[in-house]
Amino acid sequence: MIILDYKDRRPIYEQIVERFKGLILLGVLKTDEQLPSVRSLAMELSINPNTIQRAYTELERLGIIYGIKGKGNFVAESNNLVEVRHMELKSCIEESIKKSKELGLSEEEFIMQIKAYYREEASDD
Amino acid sequence: MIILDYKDRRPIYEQIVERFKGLILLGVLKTDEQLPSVRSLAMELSINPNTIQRAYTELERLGIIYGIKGKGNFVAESNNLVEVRHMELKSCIEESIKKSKELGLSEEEFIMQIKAYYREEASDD
Amino acid sequence: MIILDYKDRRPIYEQIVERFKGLILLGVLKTDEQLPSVRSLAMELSINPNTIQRAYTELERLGIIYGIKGKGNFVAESNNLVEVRHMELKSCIEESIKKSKELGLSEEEFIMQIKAYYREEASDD
Amino acid sequence: MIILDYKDRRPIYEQIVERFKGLILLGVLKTDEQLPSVRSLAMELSINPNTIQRAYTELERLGIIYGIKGKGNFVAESNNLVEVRHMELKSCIEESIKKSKELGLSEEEFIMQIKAYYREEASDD
DNA sequence: GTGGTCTAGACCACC
DNA sequence: GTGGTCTAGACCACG
Repeated sequence: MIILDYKDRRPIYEQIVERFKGLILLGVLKTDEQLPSVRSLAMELSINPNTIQRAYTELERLGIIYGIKGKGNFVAESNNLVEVRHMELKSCIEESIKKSKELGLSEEEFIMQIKAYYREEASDD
Repeated sequence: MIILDYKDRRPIYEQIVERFKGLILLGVLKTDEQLPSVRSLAMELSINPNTIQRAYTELERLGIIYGIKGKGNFVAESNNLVEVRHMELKSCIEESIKKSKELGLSEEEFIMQIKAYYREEASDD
Repeated sequence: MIILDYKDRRPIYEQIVERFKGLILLGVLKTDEQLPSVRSLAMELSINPNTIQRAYTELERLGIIYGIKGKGNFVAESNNLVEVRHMELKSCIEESIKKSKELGLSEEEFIMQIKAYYREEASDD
Repeated sequence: MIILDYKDRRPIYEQIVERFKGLILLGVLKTDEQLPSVRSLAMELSINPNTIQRAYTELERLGIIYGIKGKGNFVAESNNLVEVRHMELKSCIEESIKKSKELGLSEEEFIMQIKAYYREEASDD
């Protein structure tokens, strides 16, 4: 369910947060569904429970999951997540636009390029 | 010429590297033009000369500038900066596409959104 | 494991980089093996941790090792070190040839000399 | 007569020293022949006279040239230079041998490679 | 005055 | 405990 990349420059806990965000958005994990316990997931990934705890704390801070003492962690109503993701998408697009402008690309050329990458990904599937 | 954002998560030296990349790409700094000296820029930004030094070392490693001991640092000629930037743009766009897919956006919807952000930026100018 | 030569004109961090290159090439340090921590090696050599850090950063940039925050630095797998080393050897030989020509040595005389140095080193073992 | 490479990492004065060593060894400059004056060479190369002076001082220290106050600098008996060059050649070869050993090359393979580079240079002429 | 290197010591993020 | 970044201040090589 979760795959870690130790050579990735991002910290482990962030990779986990990111992975859960994806799973919830894609509907693999649904509202009020229980997440793996901190200890079991730590065992499964052979990492320190503190790292899992930190990821869950972060997800809770974002309002994406909620924890009940003595029971576990559960997926929250997904409204927050969609909003968060939209903000991320926006800044991601804005950075792309900035870079394309530096390279002297017009809006049309930029969109052409995006369409090209779309087709490229489609052929990978 | 250089503006630092202390709230930014990225290290200062990386912000400086990024800023100079942009200035050179935009043609503000031209081939063989001299960059500010390590010390003077450090004074101007009120940061430690070592931090500037590190940024310059990184830019030299990338082949974007060259330094001459006792003289200063200068913009290198026809570097591979454009190519590097295109790769950066590609991965930036791919991340945007990935996020848009997670949000269930179709290609058309995604491109609509990009056009919207383009107009938004235009109105900021 | 590491020996520093303070009389050497090359900076300390470069000597360390060079030493690790050799150790990895010779198979003393194997893929995924952990390098000494920045602090411990700094203590052992009685130099500043920053100097070790710089050497490790350089090795990581070359793709020879990889670092994980909070865990340590490790030897990367099947890196391009051999190729890099071959290029270094080539330029080193070319410089030797150039110098031998300036001294008026023929190819045969040059090779004779190399064989002599080989025997000399053999007798040192 | 002298060509400077500002992008070369070696300091200017060292490039000049190296160039004169070569010219003398090749017989272009003969024993007791006068070198260009500090000021005229500095003018010709558009660099600081101090830099020329430093190069000449270094050459004098090596016993390769000698200076007479009020008259100029002259090429010394070339014995010293040949010896110096032989030492340089030796350390250059030794470094090559060290690197070839790290790469696991036998003496025969190493010499084969040198012959190959010799032929390569011959074809460049 | 220029860049290059190093030390000492600190703080942060991460595990 | 680990590595990553930054500051302050120093010394050297170069022009």
